[in-house]
Amino acid sequence: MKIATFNVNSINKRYELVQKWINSNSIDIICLQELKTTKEFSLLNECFISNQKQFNGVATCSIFPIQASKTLYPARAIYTKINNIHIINIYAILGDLYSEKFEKKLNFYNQIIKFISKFDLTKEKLILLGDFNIIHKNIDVFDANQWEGHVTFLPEEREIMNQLLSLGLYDSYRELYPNKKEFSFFEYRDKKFERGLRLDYILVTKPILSKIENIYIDINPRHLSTPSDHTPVVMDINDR
DNA sequence: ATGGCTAAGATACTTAGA
Repeated sequence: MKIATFNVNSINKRYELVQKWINSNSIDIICLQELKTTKEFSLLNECFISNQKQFNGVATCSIFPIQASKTLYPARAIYTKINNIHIINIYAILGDLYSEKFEKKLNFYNQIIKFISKFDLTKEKLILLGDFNIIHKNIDVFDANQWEGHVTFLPEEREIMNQLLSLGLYDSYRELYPNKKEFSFFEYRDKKFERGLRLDYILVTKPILSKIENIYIDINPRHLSTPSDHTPVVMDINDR
């Protein structure tokens, strides 16, 4: 079973690209961020969506029935239960440097942590994925020295990621590939793909981690015409 | 070192992204 996270930066602009990418990669569950519209759309068999006009917006779409669903934070965080797996899809607030928005970002994560803490993370199958707008470690940024002091890479943000992992979540990509320096985001202005960031993560509990067959960041969509500035992360798990 | 781009919404410029 393949589950993916993809910040599409407008589903209006990217609908065909996303649809084709889902088909060519045989994706079963896709978690989208930055829909940027309230316009209706459908992908796979069914979607659970929380959106708003112009900004933000998240959707989880699946070929399997969505057994339960809940909005945790409007247009930014949704919970779905699919194949008895708890899936939390987030588009974290970016925040400005130590501003009111930064406080909101910390508060956003506190709400997420509070929600996932209700689950027994040693036993439950749970996936927390999406655009975290956090760079965890030096290897997750093109140049740690150059990016120091920038929002996404502040000590408080890196500590949030530490906190999530201390709860019993694992960074699936990093668990499988401790030394790979690949990124899920490049600014549009960075035409040479020299200044990448890893902002999109798939965190999983141990019962999921042990079933991972493959995980990859697919850079290919980033090279298509009118791409998103993010590129998808895909996890293949053995669900037999 | 700077500026470089893209998208949405309301109108040709602003806000936001990170």
